[in-house]
Formats: sequence, structure tokens, C-alpha cells
Amino acid sequence: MGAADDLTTAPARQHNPRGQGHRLRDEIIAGATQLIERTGSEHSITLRAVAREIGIAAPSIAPHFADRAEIIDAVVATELDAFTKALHDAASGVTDPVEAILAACRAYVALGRAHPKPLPAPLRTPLPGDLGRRAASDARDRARHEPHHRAGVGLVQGCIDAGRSASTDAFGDILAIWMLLHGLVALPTSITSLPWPDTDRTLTESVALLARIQPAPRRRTKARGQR
Amino acid sequence: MGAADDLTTAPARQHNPRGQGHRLRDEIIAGATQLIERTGSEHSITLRAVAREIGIAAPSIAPHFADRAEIIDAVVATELDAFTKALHDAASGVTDPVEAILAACRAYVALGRAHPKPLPAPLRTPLPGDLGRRAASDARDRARHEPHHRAGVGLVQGCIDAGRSASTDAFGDILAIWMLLHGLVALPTSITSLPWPDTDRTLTESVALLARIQPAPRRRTKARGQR
DNA sequence: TGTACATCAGTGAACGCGCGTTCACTGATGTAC
DNA sequence: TGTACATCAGTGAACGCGCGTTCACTGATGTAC
Repeated sequence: MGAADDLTTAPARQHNPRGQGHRLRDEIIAGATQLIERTGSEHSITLRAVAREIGIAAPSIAPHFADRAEIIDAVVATELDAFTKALHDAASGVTDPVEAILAACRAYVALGRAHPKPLPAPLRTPLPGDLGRRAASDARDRARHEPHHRAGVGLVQGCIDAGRSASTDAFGDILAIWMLLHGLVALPTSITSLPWPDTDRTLTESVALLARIQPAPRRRTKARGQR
Repeated sequence: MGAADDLTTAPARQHNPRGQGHRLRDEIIAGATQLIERTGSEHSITLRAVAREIGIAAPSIAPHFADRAEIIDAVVATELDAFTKALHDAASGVTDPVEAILAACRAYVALGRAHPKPLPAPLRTPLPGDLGRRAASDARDRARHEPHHRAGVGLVQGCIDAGRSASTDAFGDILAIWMLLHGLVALPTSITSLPWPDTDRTLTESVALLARIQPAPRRRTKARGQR
């Protein structure tokens, strides 16, 4: 065991500075996310596997997470934050209210499909399996999902206010749209043998129906080629 | 180890008759289904657990199933058959075409929700995780899902033929409805903290929209209080 | 300014457990002669 | 009609593996005196 070994073997991770132990928590979440993305399944999340992934000893996880469910929960929470932000960004630059809601819906589907099959799309099967059981902390769960729900209500309301939607229940209609989007992400991915129609066409048409979009803008002085 | 033990301990299962070894296969599927229903997760399917459930030795499974994925696959196939049949039954007695499609949709959601959370609703997350990988035998996968898809096309077509639907694409429209139903089953179950609207109302309204159901029946001599 | 000590951050060997798989086997039943 | 043998259906002990968890520890850094 000469000095050479210190160079070839993993050099015994240097500790985080005092009071900064929580930094490891973020590394654990990042490692778990990588693991899910690489293997395509949250099955692969075990304490030992995550520890291996980021090069620490398995017991070092204990101070930060009680069990694998807590780690997965943290991954989901992180992804959901990014997801909510991406949805917001997708719609925020768009002035036409119908185009805005469609842009958000397209972003939803794109994000959902970008993730590997089983878990990490926060939407795919939002809180699966045993996780669902422990994440039952309803207040937190709600705090996670309400932001994009509220944003969705706003998008439908925008169409109503502009006279582009006949909806009288923005609250309920956006949930129906959400259900459709969930299926639009999940079904063609898992049942690959059926001849699913073009995603964007389905999305555009079906969202328009569920949002009760009206064909004519109703505004008198609609500029035509104005874009 | 007297004769009394033969009565109190499990009496060393008597073999199936010669040539009937395949009977055990059905027992294994039934045991696995029970296990999933009881634990609420296909995680609980292990060769040993299934063997325990039906009182056989673990190696006895090997001749019938190569691994746990094959067992889960068989459970899904069995459930899908029952599911397709239930959908058919739900709609077959109904003469009004709009009511028929709604009845099938209600049956879909009821069946989906009747099953424990994660797997066994064949629809919930149809072919999850590692299963998806191995069930890639596309021809079989298609043979499983095409029957209820075709039935769905027929239901929409029935509405079109009766002048109750403005749909020009029964094929695509039923798929959009399927996506909605998938979300209607999955989302309120997994995200319990949001104030989901009444399921039946959402279903009735949204399916009518996606199937492009027209408000007026168009038939001249519509009987009013006829039931 | 020193120095002893407490605390923090993390290690590494060892454990018991359930898992899938192997291997030699048992006992009933059909079949060849 | 007997009898030896092959086959089928399934058993039970043993294995090696990865897992979560325990336990005593190490070494750096801040703090009290």
C-alpha cells in the first residue's frame, strides 16, 4: 500500500466542511436521478446503489434519508419544481391565449416523454407504488401540484376572457385536459403496438375541444396577417 | 413425527395427474394475482412469494415461468381478457349509441379504479417497468389491445351512424377518449390532494366533447318520456 | 496564544434476511416387453 | 398378466448475492478555558 495506491484507488472522499453536511443530500438526490435516468426505472434506487453512484459509503445516507422512498420522494419533488417552471416558461412568452394553453400542453407532453419510462416524469405516474403511501403528507403533496394546476386555470381563464373559450368551469376543464395529457404521455409510450395518431394533432384538436375553444375569435377588428 | 403431524402440517401437495402439470401454471397466475391485489403492488411478486402463496416449493415454478416478469405478464394478459370482456358487456345491452359509449367508458374507469393502485388495472400503467421491456413481443401486445380499441371505434361509429356525433375520425377520436380515461383513472388516484371534480360528471362531459357528440338527436319523432 | 475536548462528516467490516438458482431426490403413473 | 423401467410433477436443502442496518472507528474542525 504505497503512495501509488492513493492515486489509483478512490481517494477516500474528503468531508464537507463543518456545517455543510447537507451538501451530501443534494449529491444523493443528483445520484439517484442519474441512476433513474440511466436505468429507466426507480427500481434501481437502493441505498447501496445510490451510495455506489456517488462514491460514498452506504451508511452515510442514513443521516439524510430514512429509506429509499424518501430519496425517490426528493427526486420527484425536485423534478416537479423544474417541471412547473418549464410549463410556466413555455406559456409565458405567448400572447395569444389559445396558443398559450397549447404551448403549455405541448411542453407537458414533451417533458413527460423526455424522461425514461417509469418514474421520473413527475406526471407519468405521479407518485407510484409504495411512494404514494408515504408521500401521503397531503399538505406537501398539494403544495407540489397546486402551482401548475392554478397556472392551468389561468390559461383557460385567459381564453374565456378573450372570448375564445365557451368554458364556464376553467377549474374543472383544465383538470380534464390534464387527464388527457397524462394519457397522451403514458399510453403511446407503454402500448407501442397500436397505431397512435400524430401526437401534436391529437393534442391540438382534443385540447381545443376540452377547453371549449371557439373557432371564431369574435373580436371585430381581427388583423389577419399580423401574426 | 406421528400421524398427527400429517394433519396439522401442510400435507405435501399431491401432484397433478400425469400430463396435467400445466394446471399448476393457472394456480401460479391466480396466486400472483391474489398477491398483487392484497399487497397493492407488483413489487411483491417474487418467485418465492408466489410459491409461498400457493403452497409449493419455489423451484416448482421454473418449468412454467422463466422469471417474475413472465408471471406478471401472464397476470396482465389474464386481466386484460377479463377487462375486454367487461367493456363489451357494459355496452352490449345499451341501444342508445351515446349511452353505449358512456357505459363502456364508465366501466373502464370503474374497472381501473377497482384494482389496487399500481399494476393490475391493465390500463393503469399498462405495461410498466421492466415488463414493458420484455413484453415487446409486438404482435402479442397488439393482439391484446386491439380488441377493445376496435370495439371503441365501433362505439364512436355507432354515434356517427345515428347522427349523434360529428366525428370524422372514429379511429383517432376513440384513442383520445382512451387517453382521457387513462388520466381519469390514474390522476385522482395518485394525486389525492387536489380537489378533483366528480368523476361521472367529468366523464360524461369530456367524453361527449371528445366524441363530438351533438346535443340534438336530429331524429324527428323523438319520444320524450319514453325512458 | 495554547491546548484539551466536543462535534461533525463520513468510513468500513460485519450481521441477518430474502432472493433466484442448483442439485440430488421422491413418489406416482404410464409403457415396453 | 407381470414386471422392469422411463417419465412426469414436484420437493427440500444448500449456495452465493445484494440488500438494509449495526457498530466501533477516524480524522478534521470548531470551541471552551
